Amino acid sequence: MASSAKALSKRAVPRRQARGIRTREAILERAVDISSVHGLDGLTVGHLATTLRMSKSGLFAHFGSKEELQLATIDTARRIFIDRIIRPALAAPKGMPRLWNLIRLWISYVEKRVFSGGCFFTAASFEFDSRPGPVRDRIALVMREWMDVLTRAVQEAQRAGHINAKIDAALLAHEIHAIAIGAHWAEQLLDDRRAYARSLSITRKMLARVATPKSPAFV
Amino acid sequence: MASSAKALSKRAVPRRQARGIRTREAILERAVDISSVHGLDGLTVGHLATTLRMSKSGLFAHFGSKEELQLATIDTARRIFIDRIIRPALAAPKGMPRLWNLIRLWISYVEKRVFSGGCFFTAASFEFDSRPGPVRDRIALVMREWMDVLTRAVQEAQRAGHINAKIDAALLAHEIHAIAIGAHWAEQLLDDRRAYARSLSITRKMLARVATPKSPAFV
DNA sequence: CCTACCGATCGGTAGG
DNA sequence: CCTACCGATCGGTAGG
Repeated sequence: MASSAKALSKRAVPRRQARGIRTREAILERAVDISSVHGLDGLTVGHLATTLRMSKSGLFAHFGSKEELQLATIDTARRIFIDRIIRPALAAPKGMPRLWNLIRLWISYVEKRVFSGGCFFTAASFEFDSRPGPVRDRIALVMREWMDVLTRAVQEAQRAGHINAKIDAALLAHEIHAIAIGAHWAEQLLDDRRAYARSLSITRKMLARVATPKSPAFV
Repeated sequence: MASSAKALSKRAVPRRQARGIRTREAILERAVDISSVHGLDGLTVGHLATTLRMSKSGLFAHFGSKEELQLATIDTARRIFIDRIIRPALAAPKGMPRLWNLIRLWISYVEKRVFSGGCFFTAASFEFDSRPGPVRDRIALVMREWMDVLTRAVQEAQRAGHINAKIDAALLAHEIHAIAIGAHWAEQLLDDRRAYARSLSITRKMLARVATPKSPAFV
C-alpha cells in the first residue's frame, strides 16, 4: 500500500502534505498504544517523540497543544474501533446474528491485545470520568455512540422477532457492556485467563433468556 | 476524640509520635481523595503538600518514595472500604441478607460520593492493570480479597439454602461485580443518574433467578 | 517538620 | 521537520 502510493507521481494531494498526513497517522497510532498503557495523561510529548525517533517540537508541530493531541488520539482510537469491530460486525444480517457479532468481535479484539494496554476506551473512561473538560466530553461522546450502536442492534433484533419485544433494549445493552468491562478487569488486573471465555458464556446465557424460538442460533 | 487524646498526659504512645501518626493519616486520606480524581500517578507530592498546607519535604518525610506513598494510599483506601462496606455488611446474618447488604452498601457508598472521584479501586484498577510492579500487585491483592469476600458470601448463601447449590459461586460474584463497575461507568462518565438504581434492579433480578423458595426477601 | 536545593522532565515557543 | 531554548513542576536530598 505504502509503496504503491509512493510510486504515483501525479495525484490530488501534494507529496509534502501526504507525507505530513502519514506522519500524523503514525504518531497517533503510537499515541493510542501508549495511552492504553499509561493513560491519556501519562502520554507525554517527549516520550512519544523518543519512541518515534522524532524531535519533540517536530512532533508537536502536528498539534497545537497536549489537549489537541489527546483529542486526536481519542478520534484515532474511535476510527480503529469502528474499522475493527463495528464495520466487520455489520457484515452479519440484522437481528441476533449482528448483535452477537458485535459482542464477539469486541471481546476478541481486546483478547488479541491489539493495543499493549488492552481496551483504550475502558482505560480512558475511568481515567477522565471525574475530570471535566473537552477530553472527558470527547470520550463520553464516543462511548454514547457505542452504547447507541449496541442498543440499536438489540432493537433490530426485536424488530426481527429474535428478541422478546418487551425487553428494555437500552437496559440489555448496558448489561452486555458491563459484563465485557468486567471481563477486561478480571483478565488484565487479576490475570484471569478464563475471563473472556466466561464473559462470552454469561452473555450467551443472557441472550438465550430473552431470545424467541424464532431467533437463529448464536455461537 | 482529638481533644480528649490531647488532654491525656500519660499514655503509651509519646505525644510526638502520636501527632506524627495523625498527620500521616490526614495525608493519606487526602491522598485517596486526590487519587480518586487524578489517579495514583496524577497524585503528586507537591500538589498533595499544597492542599495540606505543608512543605513538600515535610510531607515526603513520612514516605521514602512516591511508590511508598502510592502503596500507603492503597492500604488506606482498603481500610476505608473495609470500615464503610464490609464490616457494616457483616451485621446482617449469613446467607442472602449478608450478600445483599454487601452489594447495597457498596453501591450506595459510591453513590454518596465518599471520594471526589467515585470508586477509588475501579479507577486504580484500570490505571495500573497494564503496568507491572508493586503498585499493580497491591491493587490486585486488594481486589482479589474483595472478590473472595463476595464469593464467600455467595457460598454462605448456598450453605444456608438461600441460593441454588448448583450455581458457580465465583462466577456469580464476577457477574455481580461487573454490573457494579458498569454502573460506576454509566453514572460517572455518561452522567446517567439512573445507573445505580438500575444496577441494583439488575442484580436483584440476577439473585432472584438463583434464589431458592427458602431465601429471605432482599430489597 | 522546615528551607534550600538538585537534575530531569514537563508542555510549549522562537526561529529557521 | 529541526536546534535551542523557556519557566514550571516533577521526585528526591542535604542539613537542620
